[in-house]
Amino acid sequence: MASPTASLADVARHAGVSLATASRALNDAYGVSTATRAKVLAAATELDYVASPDATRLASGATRRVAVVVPHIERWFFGQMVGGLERVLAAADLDVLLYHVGDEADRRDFLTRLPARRKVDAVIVVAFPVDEDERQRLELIGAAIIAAGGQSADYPYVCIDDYEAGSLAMRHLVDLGHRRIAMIGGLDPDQPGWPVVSGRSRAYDDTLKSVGVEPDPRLVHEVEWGPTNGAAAMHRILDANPDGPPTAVFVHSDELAFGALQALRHRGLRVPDDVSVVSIDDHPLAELLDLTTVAQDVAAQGAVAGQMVLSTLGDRPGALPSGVTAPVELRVRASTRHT
Amino acid sequence: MASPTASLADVARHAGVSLATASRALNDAYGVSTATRAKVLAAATELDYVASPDATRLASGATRRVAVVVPHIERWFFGQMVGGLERVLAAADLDVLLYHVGDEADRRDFLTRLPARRKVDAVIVVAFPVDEDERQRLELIGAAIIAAGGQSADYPYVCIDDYEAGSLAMRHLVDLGHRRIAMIGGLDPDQPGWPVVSGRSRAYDDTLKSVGVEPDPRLVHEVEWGPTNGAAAMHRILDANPDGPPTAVFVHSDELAFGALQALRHRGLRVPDDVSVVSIDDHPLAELLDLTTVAQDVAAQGAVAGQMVLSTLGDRPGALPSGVTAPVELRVRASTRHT
DNA sequence: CTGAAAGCGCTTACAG
DNA sequence: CTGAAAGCGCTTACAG
Repeated sequence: MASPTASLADVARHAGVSLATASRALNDAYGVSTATRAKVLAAATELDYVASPDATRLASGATRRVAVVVPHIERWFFGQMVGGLERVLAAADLDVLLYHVGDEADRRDFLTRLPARRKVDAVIVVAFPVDEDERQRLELIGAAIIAAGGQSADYPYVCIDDYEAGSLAMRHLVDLGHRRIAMIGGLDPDQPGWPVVSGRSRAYDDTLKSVGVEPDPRLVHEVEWGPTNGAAAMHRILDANPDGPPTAVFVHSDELAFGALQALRHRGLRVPDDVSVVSIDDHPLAELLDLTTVAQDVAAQGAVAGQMVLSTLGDRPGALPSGVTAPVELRVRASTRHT
Repeated sequence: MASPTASLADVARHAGVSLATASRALNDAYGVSTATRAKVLAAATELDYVASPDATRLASGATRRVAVVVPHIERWFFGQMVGGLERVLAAADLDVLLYHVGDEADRRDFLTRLPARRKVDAVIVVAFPVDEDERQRLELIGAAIIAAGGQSADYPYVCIDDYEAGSLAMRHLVDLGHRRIAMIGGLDPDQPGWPVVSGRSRAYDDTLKSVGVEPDPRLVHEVEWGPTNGAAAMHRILDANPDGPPTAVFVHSDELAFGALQALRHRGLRVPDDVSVVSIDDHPLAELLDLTTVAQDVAAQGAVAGQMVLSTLGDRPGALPSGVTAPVELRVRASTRHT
């Protein structure tokens, strides 16, 4: 207990071997006799030896570090993703550096500055775009980049097909006979043009058109993601349609839908009797609120992204796929019914 | 763009100065002429230089790394905490290593093994206990330990007073005239005896006794934390009391309460007309569900824990408090009413 | 203000 | 199987 940090040299001395041998024994490399290895291990244990990761990395060149960059760790989607990611990365003995970046300027700054460069072997960006220029810089610098929960430029990704998810939701409503359908879209002011949104919105438009309905702008409202904003959007839509509410509403995410449900309740409208509600995610509370939704397994996507990192680092046999589309599935509950 | 990783030596050569001077200029230490500094900076920029963090740490001895250890990153409470933490740590230019540890064995393993030792300056444990023995080991090894969201052995902490939170909730019910009050308690099988639970439970007992009511075991049920388990607990309690439901229920957390609300609804009981519900947290959805709750600001607690880390690292003037008790506040909404 | 040199704690060819 | 030595890329007294 004397020395808080015994060094390899201490261990070697204690075991009566050279530095080189001690190092080999500890890393169980080939070419160390069983007896010697045992001696070294015993010395290490007794001295409470722990290798200095910095020295190891400096000497070996390996980094074994990956950056996980998220814009909103406090939101359900991101927590799930990070959880899934961390599990496989930690299992492979990689350190996970968590970076929380806010707005676009923050991200640019982050991607341009030091941290992402020589510090990590890979950076996983969770649900935000990296432009081609930045991607190239990172690549030049030796860091692989992987996108989880949304793709943008040309690098490996894992995410759901938003158009598919939106179509499942919309198709469900249309099949139930709905034609006057509103939409509450999610929107991130910090990432204009993020494809998640447009995929879901296109599905809305296309599905309506497929049944001969022209989308009505008064039935559509977009608000910032986050659990509390759906209510305001719902109110806005209701206010914009004094001639009567839509018979159904397609919401871009469950968290937004929770707010919409509240708004409807407060306006005296019953779900699903007066208006049906369907959204995307299958947040744990969706079940509690009997919300029909298109489910995605975000933690699983995180795990896949983690595997991709292992592939790029060569830790894992198997080619790196250029992209993985995660499955989605309609979960019908009590918030939707036929007209 | 040629060399993906220019070294300090490259920069020095390019600028026509020595290694030492280049280093000083880059770290804007004293004793470098403006002209020299400019030359070095220009060279660094041109070469796209980024210091090797490993080498810097090895040479300087500083680690600037802190481990954040959480048992359930995917839960609301933990996401909030990590978000708050990350923000202040990142601002101080500390790297945040995220470790997700599951059950007790996992944690023991983690705390005993390498990662926590020479790799980090501090470890922040989020809402789980570290025993005195482990704490001493970490201290010996030079890593400070700080508890966020619950204290246990003798190290700095930040958390709410669970007894106070529980008392606010219970007092509210009692003041509304309730006497037949049920309780749904949270429980983590991986951390038996966690004080959060007992503080809230003691408040339940004491408040009841203070109005002359003897706690009735048939009105109490404990379930694992997590959004979906509250419903089962509520059903259990209802089943155990065929003579009629309690007039109110105190739930240990909002997520649990969401389930309880669903169960009550499914049993045809109206909230608050038939039974009042109060819980703890002020989860964003609590507002949407009109749930009366005792609010705590978890992200703020995370920020405080981050400051504590800065204090221990000497980055911040001001003594390290031995503990901070975060405020709680009763938020009355529509899920409670007088009997 | 600037430089030469030692050292941080490991790993890894290169010899034996 | 084992050791001596160079090197990873920085920082920091110590001289000048």
